[in-house]
Amino acid sequence: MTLLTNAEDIAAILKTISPPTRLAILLAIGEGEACVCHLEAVLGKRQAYISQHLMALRQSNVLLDRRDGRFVYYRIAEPALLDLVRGAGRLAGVDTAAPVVPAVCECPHCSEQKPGYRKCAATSDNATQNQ
Amino acid sequence: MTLLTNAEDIAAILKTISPPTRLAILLAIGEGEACVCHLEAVLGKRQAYISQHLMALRQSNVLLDRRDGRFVYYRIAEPALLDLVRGAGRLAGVDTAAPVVPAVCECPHCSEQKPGYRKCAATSDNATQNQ
DNA sequence: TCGACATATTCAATTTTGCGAATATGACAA
DNA sequence: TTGTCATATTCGCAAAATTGAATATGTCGA
Repeated sequence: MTLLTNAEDIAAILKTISPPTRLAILLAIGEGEACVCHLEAVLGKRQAYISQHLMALRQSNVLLDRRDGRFVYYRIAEPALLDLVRGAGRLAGVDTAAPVVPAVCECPHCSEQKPGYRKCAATSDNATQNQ
Repeated sequence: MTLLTNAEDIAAILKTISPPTRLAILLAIGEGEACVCHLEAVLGKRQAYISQHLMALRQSNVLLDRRDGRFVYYRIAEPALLDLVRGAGRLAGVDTAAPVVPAVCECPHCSEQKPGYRKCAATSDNATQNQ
């Protein structure tokens, strides 16, 4: 209705996606989809921490999730949201191209060609657990 | 460089413009310019409070200011920033058209046709001072 | 059913931020 | 130079957000 009311609605969206970790998640997912272990590997953050942000983004209808066996895949609900983030990226002067990180994680989605199940690289012992 | 570093740069911009009052300021200014007393009248907030946000937006190079006598006029530095806000507005399902509030304030910029100086309506006694 | 693995949730704490009150600065008229 | 008006700045606190640690849930193979 009023200008400030509108501003509050807009603020709600921006606030939801603003935390760096969430922006990184959105950029990592891009127009595709990603499981939690994949994001874990790409971002170098702990699983529980990433999951928290995913939950917040899901509850705000920014992300949609799809379960496949043990894995849960997330994708961006509205393409315009990605445009928004990339637009902000241009303003910030950063490269917002989808990160080229093929098969960091060994979930079936990342390495479909491999037969059988192999545990996700992100949680294997040799993976560096920073933060 | 890294995905998270980029995300932090983007977050800096979004964080700066996210507070509702600042979004309202940006929408109120639009592609034009506005003095503080005008924003005061449109937003219905106290002068000191608005000035704080203006200062933050100026220090982040979101806004540019221009002094004309006692009045200081603000304008959006980068048109893409306004596009960003309006894009977010579309996502939020709100109308982000420039608010139609002609001459709320009686600064010379708002009422150029009027001869002589008249104090800004926003701080006159009959103006409702909420917040 | 048991164990391993992927993911979700809860809890607490540090840090940030929104926002008000009070006050300062700067310009112009008389 | 004194007063008025427009705007800027500083200070402080209550509220909220980010994030870590610990733990729970759910799925699947053996």
